[in-house]
Amino acid sequence: MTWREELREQRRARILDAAATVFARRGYQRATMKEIATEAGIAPGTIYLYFANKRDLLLGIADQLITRPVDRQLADVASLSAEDYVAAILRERIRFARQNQPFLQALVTEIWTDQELRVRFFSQVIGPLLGTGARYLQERVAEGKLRPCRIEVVVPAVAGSIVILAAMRALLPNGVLPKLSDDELVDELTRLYLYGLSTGP
Amino acid sequence: MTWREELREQRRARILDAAATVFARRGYQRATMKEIATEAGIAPGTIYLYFANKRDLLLGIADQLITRPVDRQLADVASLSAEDYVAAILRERIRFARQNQPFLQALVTEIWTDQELRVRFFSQVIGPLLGTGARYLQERVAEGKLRPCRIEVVVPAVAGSIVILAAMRALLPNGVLPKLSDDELVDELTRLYLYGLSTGP
Amino acid sequence: MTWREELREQRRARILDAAATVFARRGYQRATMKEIATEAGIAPGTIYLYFANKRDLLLGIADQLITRPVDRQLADVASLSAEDYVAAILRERIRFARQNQPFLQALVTEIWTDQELRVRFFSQVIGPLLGTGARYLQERVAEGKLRPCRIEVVVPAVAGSIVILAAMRALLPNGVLPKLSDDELVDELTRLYLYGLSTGP
Amino acid sequence: MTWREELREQRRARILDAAATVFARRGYQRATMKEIATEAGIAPGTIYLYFANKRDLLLGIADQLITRPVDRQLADVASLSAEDYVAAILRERIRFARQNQPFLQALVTEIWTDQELRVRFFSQVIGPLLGTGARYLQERVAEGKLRPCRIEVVVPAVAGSIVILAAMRALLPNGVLPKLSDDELVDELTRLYLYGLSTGP
DNA sequence: GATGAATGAGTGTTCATTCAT
DNA sequence: CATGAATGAACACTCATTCAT
Repeated sequence: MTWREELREQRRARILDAAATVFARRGYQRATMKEIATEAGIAPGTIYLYFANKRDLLLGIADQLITRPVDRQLADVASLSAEDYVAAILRERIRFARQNQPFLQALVTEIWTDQELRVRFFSQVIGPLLGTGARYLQERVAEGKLRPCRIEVVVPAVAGSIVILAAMRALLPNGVLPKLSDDELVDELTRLYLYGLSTGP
Repeated sequence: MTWREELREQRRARILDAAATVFARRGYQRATMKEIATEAGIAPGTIYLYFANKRDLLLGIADQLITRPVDRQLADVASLSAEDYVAAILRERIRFARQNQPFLQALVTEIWTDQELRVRFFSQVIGPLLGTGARYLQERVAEGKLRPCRIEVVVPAVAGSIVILAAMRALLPNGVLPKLSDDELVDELTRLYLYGLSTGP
Repeated sequence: MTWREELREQRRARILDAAATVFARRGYQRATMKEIATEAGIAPGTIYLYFANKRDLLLGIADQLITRPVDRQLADVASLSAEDYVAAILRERIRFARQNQPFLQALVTEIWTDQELRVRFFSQVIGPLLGTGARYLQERVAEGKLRPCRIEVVVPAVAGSIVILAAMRALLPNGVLPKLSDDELVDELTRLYLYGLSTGP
Repeated sequence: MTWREELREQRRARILDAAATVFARRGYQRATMKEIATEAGIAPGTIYLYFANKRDLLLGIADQLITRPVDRQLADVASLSAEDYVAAILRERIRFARQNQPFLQALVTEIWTDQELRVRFFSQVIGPLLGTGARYLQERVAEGKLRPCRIEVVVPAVAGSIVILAAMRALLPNGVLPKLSDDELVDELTRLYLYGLSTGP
């Protein structure tokens, strides 16, 4: 990449960060291009040198979230015990949610009303996430390490748990929720999803 | 309540229904007072005789969602087996989500950015829902019917599963998700949350 | 027409007049909706209750110019002498140009670049004007009162004379052009187009 | 002129040509400096090394149109017959319109609203054109070759014919107007303006 | 001299809200 | 009480112009 292209890419990323921050703060509709520009430290018109329009910013944020590195990382843990394995998945998901929090929150207000954004988000983020989950679950079941189950229910259920727990942490004022370390959270969920709530065998 | 007040209350409810429908369809920001008025079969100006402004409609929708009937219903099932009991909770939550779908979807876009709305929603809807869940879980654990666990993790996790599954059903185009009856869904979740995914005892 | 519709029609006409005035003064592109609103004595937003957008104002002005009454008026003069007849045509054209001067001038800046406006203008204004001219010329030639000629050249030529003379009067600062009454102008043009410039028979 | 100045003059002319082309295509207001720069094969900023601003380009185009060569050419035909003489004038005007079509069309949208441009255009283009026409007409009348007439009416009338015929050719889609060679056009106009439309002597 | 990225003032349009009828 | 025409503040986007490289 030439020096010129690199600078351009940096500027673009900077604008995208600013947009995610403002979208997360105000929601997509209430966010103004002026506020995004201020957040990025540039003039409003400059944004349009990098993005066609406001909505293109939103789609750019969605594109940023492509979940490639997940598969590679999880591949390393294929030989772990069931406990460690489920815990690894959960930990990875929590990390992803935390790292991309402003980007995810920037999208969430428009996901419900914007068809194209929803399709992109599902095909680029949710789909791959559920996909890897489903694939590994299937393999473990085939190996006999986990019991047979309806994957199309279990995988979204597990994912949903994390999403809601992450959302509650992000949205609720501090102190409402009891503080819990990530490890404790992961432990508890691992136990829940491996052994359930029934009283022993 | 006088005859006058009753009529007024009916009109108010009618407007609130219309607002929920339009908010669910377009999202709060894109919804126009004109469209809401048309949906309610009245003139735009009339809305302001019942609500102070657009946002007041949203808060009114949140107030509408108070989760009263839940407790009563669940009280009747206190003597059931663990399976039937968990299934009953899940079934009740699904019913609630389906019945109030436009109201819930109307709120969802603004929950993330509107502090007051969020507080109202959590204190009136989410809080009570989690509260009843927590209370019953606690009682069952005390009775020895379920194992001890971190309630503040388990209850949101279960609730989150349902929310995400409901959201996916509502948002994704038909055919993407395998069709599943409510009973099958409830069965699978009951099994998951009672016995987990591990292979046998 | 009901009282409501009449009021609406009046308002619409008032806005159209204001738009024509401002377009004539500034040209279509430089004219702002705010200035048009001020000229009409209303708020900017009100314009949009009567016209979809700025361009719709321009098309509305073009529609205003439909040249229906011309035929009827000229029909009365079918029995006149050649002199009186040509003079009548010329006088009618000058009257039309003068009466609709702001409307015509409002259109002229955009005619050159706006395909649809051009088509409307030609089919509704220029076409009919040239059409009646051509028809009467043809009849007079058939009657032997005027000599055979290429109508598609002569009619636009005559029309063009009037347009340019009207434009020069409208655009040039007073005093540059020698003052000339309409009658003198019509006399001179009649002589020109009936007998030409050659020195007698 | 030094080598430096010559190069600069060439560059200036190149920009002026590009500007005329783009102004003719889009109209002055819709034309962007970027498009003009692209048309000229340079960067937008470079234009400002040769012209103070966008409007200066327009004035530059008007200045380009000075009608010098006309007089010289017509001087050679002073001894022709009336027919040939009028035909020569007409032919020269048509040639001028055709040769400078983009330049003329570039000016036309702004002539109506820009006082200074209008003055320049009239003093440098229209004025001289009408002036030569008037002078020669006067001389011919003095010689007794043409009849006495109001020159301030006849000359603009003749000029207007050509302008309108040229504009109709330029603006209307092909096929609407019957095709006519320049010679046929000139013949017909010559006949019209020398002998008029009346039947016989 | 030439470049083209950055600027920011300016505009068409929307829509929540008001108020005369 | 109900209406809906009128309002005008707010905002996305454009583009002439500047200036650091």
